[in-house]
Amino acid sequence: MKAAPRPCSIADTLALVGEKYSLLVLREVSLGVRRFDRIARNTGAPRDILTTRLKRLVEAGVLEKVQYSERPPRFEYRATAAGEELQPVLVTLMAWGDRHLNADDRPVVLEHRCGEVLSPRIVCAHCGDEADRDSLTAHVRAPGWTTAGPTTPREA
Amino acid sequence: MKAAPRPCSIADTLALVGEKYSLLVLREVSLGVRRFDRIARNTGAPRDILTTRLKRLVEAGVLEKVQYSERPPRFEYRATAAGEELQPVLVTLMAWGDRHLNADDRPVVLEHRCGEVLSPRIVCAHCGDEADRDSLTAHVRAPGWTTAGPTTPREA
DNA sequence: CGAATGGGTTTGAAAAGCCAACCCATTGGG
DNA sequence: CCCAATGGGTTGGCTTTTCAAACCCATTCG
Repeated sequence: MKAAPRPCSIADTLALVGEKYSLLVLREVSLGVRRFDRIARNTGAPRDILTTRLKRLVEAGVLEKVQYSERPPRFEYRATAAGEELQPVLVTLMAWGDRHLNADDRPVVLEHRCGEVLSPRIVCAHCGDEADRDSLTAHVRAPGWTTAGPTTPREA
Repeated sequence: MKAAPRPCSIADTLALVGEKYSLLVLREVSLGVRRFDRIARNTGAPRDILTTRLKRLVEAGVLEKVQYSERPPRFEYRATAAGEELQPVLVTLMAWGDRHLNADDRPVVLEHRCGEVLSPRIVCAHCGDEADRDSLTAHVRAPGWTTAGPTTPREA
């Protein structure tokens, strides 16, 4: 046995979209930038890397490649429903950076329908109350994996 | 000029915590797993890589290294306030994976104080209404950068 | 005494990243 | 007609990272 790491949806998600540039590609697509050339420049990704990232994101089902011209054949990339559902990840990443890295000069601002600049807050969809550290308890379902404690988690 | 990529808090945040394993380290720390050995096994990170990641996360101010024993000197890693504020990122990543990758068997479940399993929802802190794609408008403050459109964004 | 724990560092090979150059088809301008 | 630009890539060759496994050191446990 090679001592598998903790089974976890965070790890699984990052295995799909956690490589360098992948989330920046998603950002561009969700800003309406859908073409190879422009995505390459806006993200800073080398073109060959971008090719492999796009391929992976399409395979993963978060983007789809759509032909918008025959003769010459040209394609653009669009977020699927699953891809759009990654927006909360982008929003929370941006909020953290705005607060801790660019507090005095936010490069991009999200305006909410209510007219205010968005301060995202995470709430429980059931009760509507805030879901922060203190209001959450993690339950690890996988056998042999606890949250902490001195017990040996897997191997012999 | 080498055509700088779009200035963006998402990119800036990922530059700090976007490398492989970094967010998994944060996950472990926020689950209460604070020691080198156990973090290494639970994340699957090679030990040398873990060393460099931890160093970077400490420099970035999201973790702090705390000595819990002299003779022999032993250390543990704790989340700073800034580090704890990354939890929304972990929560949204996990929610996406739970929904799209592990729908029938979530490895970890977060229970909210209200007693229900957490379905995180992002709302506007001002008005309290949901903040999804359709209720948000991006305003790019940096000059020369639009959200889309055919205009050339930076270079000559 | 010998093994285990804890926190790393070292080594050498494999993989990934990166840049610049190239390719092909079509459109647009002089 | 010819030349450059646009769009969407691929290729070559070098540099950087990653990785697994081994090693190191101090202390404690049996």
